[in-house]
Amino acid sequence: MSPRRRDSESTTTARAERRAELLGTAAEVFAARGYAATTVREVAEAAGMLGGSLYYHFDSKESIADEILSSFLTDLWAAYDRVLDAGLDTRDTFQELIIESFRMIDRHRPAVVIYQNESKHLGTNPRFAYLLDSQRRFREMWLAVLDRGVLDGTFRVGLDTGLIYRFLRDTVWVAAGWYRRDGRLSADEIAGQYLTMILDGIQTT
Amino acid sequence: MSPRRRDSESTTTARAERRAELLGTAAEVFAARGYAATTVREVAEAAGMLGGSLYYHFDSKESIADEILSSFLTDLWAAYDRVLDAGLDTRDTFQELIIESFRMIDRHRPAVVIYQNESKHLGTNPRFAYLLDSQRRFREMWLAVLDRGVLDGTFRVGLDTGLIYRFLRDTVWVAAGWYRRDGRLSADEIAGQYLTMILDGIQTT
Amino acid sequence: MSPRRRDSESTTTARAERRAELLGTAAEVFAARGYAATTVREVAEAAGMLGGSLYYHFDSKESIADEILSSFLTDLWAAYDRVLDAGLDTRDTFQELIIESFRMIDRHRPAVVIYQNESKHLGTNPRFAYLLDSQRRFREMWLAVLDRGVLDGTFRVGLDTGLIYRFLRDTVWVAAGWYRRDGRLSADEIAGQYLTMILDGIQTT
Amino acid sequence: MSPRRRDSESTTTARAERRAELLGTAAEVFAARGYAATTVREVAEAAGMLGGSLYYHFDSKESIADEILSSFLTDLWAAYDRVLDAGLDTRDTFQELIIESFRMIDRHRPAVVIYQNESKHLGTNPRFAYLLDSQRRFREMWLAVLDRGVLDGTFRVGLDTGLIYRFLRDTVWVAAGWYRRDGRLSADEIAGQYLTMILDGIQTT
DNA sequence: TATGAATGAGCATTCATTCAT
DNA sequence: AATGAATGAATGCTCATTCAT
Repeated sequence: MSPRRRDSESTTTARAERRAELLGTAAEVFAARGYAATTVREVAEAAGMLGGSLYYHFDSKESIADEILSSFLTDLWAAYDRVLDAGLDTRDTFQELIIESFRMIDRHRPAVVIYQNESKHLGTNPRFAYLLDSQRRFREMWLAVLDRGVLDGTFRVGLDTGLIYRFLRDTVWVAAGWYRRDGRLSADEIAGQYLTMILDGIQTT
Repeated sequence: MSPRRRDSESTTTARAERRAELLGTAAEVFAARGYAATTVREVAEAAGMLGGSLYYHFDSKESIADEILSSFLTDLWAAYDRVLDAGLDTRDTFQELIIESFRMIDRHRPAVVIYQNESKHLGTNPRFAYLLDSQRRFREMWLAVLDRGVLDGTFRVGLDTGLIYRFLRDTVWVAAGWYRRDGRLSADEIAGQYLTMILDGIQTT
Repeated sequence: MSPRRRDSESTTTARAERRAELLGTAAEVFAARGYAATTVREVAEAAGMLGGSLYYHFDSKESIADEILSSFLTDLWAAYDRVLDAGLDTRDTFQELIIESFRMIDRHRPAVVIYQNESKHLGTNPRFAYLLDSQRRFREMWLAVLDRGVLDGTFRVGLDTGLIYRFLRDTVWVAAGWYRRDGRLSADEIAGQYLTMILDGIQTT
Repeated sequence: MSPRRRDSESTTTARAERRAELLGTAAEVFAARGYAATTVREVAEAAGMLGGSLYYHFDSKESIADEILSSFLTDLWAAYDRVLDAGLDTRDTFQELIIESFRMIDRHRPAVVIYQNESKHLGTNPRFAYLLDSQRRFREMWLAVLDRGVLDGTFRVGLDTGLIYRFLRDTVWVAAGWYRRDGRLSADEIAGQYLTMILDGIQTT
């Protein structure tokens, strides 16, 4: 009985590990080729199995994308919420949010690429409504920070925060397209350069 | 002058106009749904015809995308070259390139979206090799401007120009995703805000 | 009035001539590329017009093939009947039928090619039932000649006339595939060589 | 020997058998309806499956034809080469080549029909260039035999070997159009009748 | 007479998915 | 857990045909 239970335990763990492994592989492939352009066969092949075999682990291609994206977003908002709840001043909140964003790119690079490229398209599917919710929340968060910064004198008066928000949104995630873990700069260093550019400008003063 | 010639002319013109119209429609749909995810039937429907009818006007789905993208790039580089050949100083060159980029978004919005989203994928097709050439040229152009600016004191010393270039590239084009001709701000006004942000930063000094 | 009538007359004639011209062109193209593989556009283009324009002259692609084939068969059977009704002995009947066949190839080469290649396929269509009728008549004619020849001592006893008939049928028409009017040998010369081969064999005696 | 290997073997064999079965069916259908006129759905239906399912086994319609034709030609030339390398005199060489040809029709009837009907059209496709190569070799082989026969006195002087070759080529293969394995005459018997006709003529001497 | 634009059915092919083994 | 064979809907594309001009 006890060996049985242990088997069962280790099997459950092994299964979870296999799933995670497959999700990682799938995310990599979806990010590289695009979700729609990637065939289930390609994902399976990258995982060393045949097309049909993936269906033992997942219900559908869609549910693979679902798991990739939702686990990324869960992680992302946990990190953002930690920053927002820390009671920092506007400038530090801004900086920490940017830094956490680049750390997310470091930890979930393929998921971020998929999120960036496919949100608009997938969002029309009820199953992925949470993508649009997340984008709405993201917008509210940044607008709140920017608006607060204008009010409290952290940011320039006359700033079009709606516009700045859009640039922030795009620039932050788009970095997932070229970021490499083994690249010249760490995620934190990139965040630093980015913050300098955004906060102080690239021009000499 | 003879009626014959005029007939022929007007026919040729009508045909060219129809083509341009169809290309505009196709660009709109490709931009909205993604090139791969868009079916020829959808493009045709948006143009008020049936799938097969498009093939009277174009050889293939690919050739539609080709025409959209290559005419955009021709226009783009003509504008960039005008700026580069004008003998402006670094700061003005930088500003004018940014301004022209936003004007391009105004004139070729759907084409820019397609360029932004599909270049990587389409570029593997020899027919679209010019997309990669354009990206290479784009990179060289911006790096040259940024490096010159660092040398001549226009831009901060210590700037990672490789990194800044990436942010520039992405932010400029990504605006095509939300820009509306009838929006609150004109292309030139957006360029102005963008330049302030990039050059002077969003922080009070 | 009289000029009017003459116009009308000459128009009618011109029309008939145009039809014949178009049929000739179509036959040429069908023979070269195969009926099914030839598009109406290709036929039209070979005639110097656009696809749709052919439909002013003909009801359908099928009716073009119909006219080509039926006019060939009419001509063919007129010639065969002349031979059969001439009261010749078996050997001369045989020879004349072969000679007429090669003359038909000379006069209707493309039609013969189409007949040879497409009969089986087209024959399933009720409109082209006459093709199968013709083949039946053809078979009866040759079997009658061969059987009579065996009986009257013209041809070898022990000949499997059913088999010989098949070889005759195939070899005669198949020559349309390579015959050229401006070739080294005339139709009559080819018929002569063919007759020697069939009647006397190629072996020295 | 191990169960594993045997499993693998039997799977491989089963697969090869299924392929062969499907190729046979496809050949039958292509021969009956013509390659171009046959739809993939028709082939699939004849094999008891749906159109798309064929693509699990083959890359394309073209590759099905390719496999059918190339395996026939491989077999054909192996047989011809055996005859040519046997050091026979002209007459026996001639006879054996004819006999082998009819045996080929017996073994590869549908493939021969396809070869006969589609070579010209398919040959323009680089993938099927070997069809034209085969025809060239075939021509050289027969001309060599015929010319040698005229020189060594086996065949009549004054024979137009170019012409005779053409008749030979066509008559031999065209028999595939009507040959039935369960017919009145065996392939060897048909070859015998054919040889009598060609060598000695059908006329009494 | 002929053109040019469009139709709509049909084709080869792809691919997510199913399921017996 | 994974395989291999098959499904069936959808896709890009072709082509005979129509019809207003």
